[in-house]
Amino acid sequence: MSKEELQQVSANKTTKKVKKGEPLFEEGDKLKGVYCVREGVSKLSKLSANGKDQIVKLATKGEVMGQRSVIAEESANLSAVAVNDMEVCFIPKEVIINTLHKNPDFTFEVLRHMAHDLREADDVIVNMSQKTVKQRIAEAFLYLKNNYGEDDKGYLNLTLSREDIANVVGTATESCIRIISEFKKNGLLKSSGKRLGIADEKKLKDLVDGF
Amino acid sequence: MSKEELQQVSANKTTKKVKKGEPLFEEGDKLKGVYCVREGVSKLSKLSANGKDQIVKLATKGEVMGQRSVIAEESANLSAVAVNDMEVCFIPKEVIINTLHKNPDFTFEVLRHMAHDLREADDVIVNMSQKTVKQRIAEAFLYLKNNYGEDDKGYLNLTLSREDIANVVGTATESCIRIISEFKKNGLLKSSGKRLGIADEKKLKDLVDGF
DNA sequence: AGTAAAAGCTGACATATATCATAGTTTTCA
DNA sequence: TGAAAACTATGATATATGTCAGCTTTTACT
Repeated sequence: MSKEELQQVSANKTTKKVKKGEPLFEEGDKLKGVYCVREGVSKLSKLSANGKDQIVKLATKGEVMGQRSVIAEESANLSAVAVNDMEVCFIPKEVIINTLHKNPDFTFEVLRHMAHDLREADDVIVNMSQKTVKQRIAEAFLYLKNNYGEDDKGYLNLTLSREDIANVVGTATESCIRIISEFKKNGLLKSSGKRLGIADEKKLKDLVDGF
Repeated sequence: MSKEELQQVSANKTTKKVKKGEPLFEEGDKLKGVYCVREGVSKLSKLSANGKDQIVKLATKGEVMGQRSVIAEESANLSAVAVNDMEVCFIPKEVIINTLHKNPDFTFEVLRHMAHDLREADDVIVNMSQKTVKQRIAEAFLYLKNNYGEDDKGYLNLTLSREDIANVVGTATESCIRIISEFKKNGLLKSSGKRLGIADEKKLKDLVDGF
């Protein structure tokens, strides 16, 4: 983006704090702009007919939420809820649309980014339909480690409730709890208080790959 | 697109015939351009670790394949195989990239289109993880009717093999066959020779919605 | 036309996963 | 601080779906 554009965006953005558990927006809302995560993590989920939430994506620092709806001029397809205390900045849609029309390079970059998201979505579809729950849970933990890291003792920086993990992999909470217990028993995961960590990354990876 | 751009694209496109069952490109290929469907239908699928193909999308007349890979400069994430005899035209990637950089309106349109695809992909993720195989098969038939239509007797214009349907909904071929038989027995579907048709749309819809 | 290959079908059985019930544990907050 | 609420855990049981095996019908090919 050019200097002026950056200035225009900066001038129009407002910062907002969102507490753990609070929604940023809900499925069906007509969004007036996009949200950029400055601090914390948000879950993007959709309620299914059977009453369960399916978490489609986790958004962290630097990631943008709501751009899909703003660009396609559709109402929000997903709900965004804070997983922990967050700080987000809001950018009105007019500013986004305006910039998109004025700056082809910016548009192209957004396009590339979305092309990449689409690839990831396709991969998720394949995982959901072809992998077992056990494999998907193992994969979720590897994802958490790769994207949010672990502390010096090897415990994950981002702690999700069992229910959230279940909603990420699309299974019942009880099944999720059982499998995590089994992983701990078999030395794939370790725990300290409520924190979880990966104890044997290789075994987890092998499990994901079907061994 | 401007007149000159359209002319440039036309001048560079080549037409190709692809027979039923033949591939247009394979997962992992580095695509030299995009394919636009002029006639016939193609399935876009990905091979999973357990050796099964997951069909992620069906592309028909007017739809473009491979643009995601070309735009993100990644190798193809999916394989494209002709479901019936096809005619496609090929447009070299330089032409696409060139046009994207020169024509912001075109880029914006592509972006909107991709935003829409992404929404659909999110919906598929939710369906895959929250609906039963029976519901997904019912949904697949409604999809086929809505997108490809039916003849004057009420039989679907697009006939997919049981295996292909199984690969769309992510289930075993045998399970798919059993459920289709059951649907016929219960008057939800009807058949004539190898053609299938929807006999009771309302019941199918109710089933999808969980009744 | 005749044969091989692919597609469709069905039964028996194994197993992964959901559901329901109950209880212990931790967190929240008035 | 103490009670209520949320979260974690585990057993018993039901059910959906996958797997394997054999068989019939249809399609493709020379």
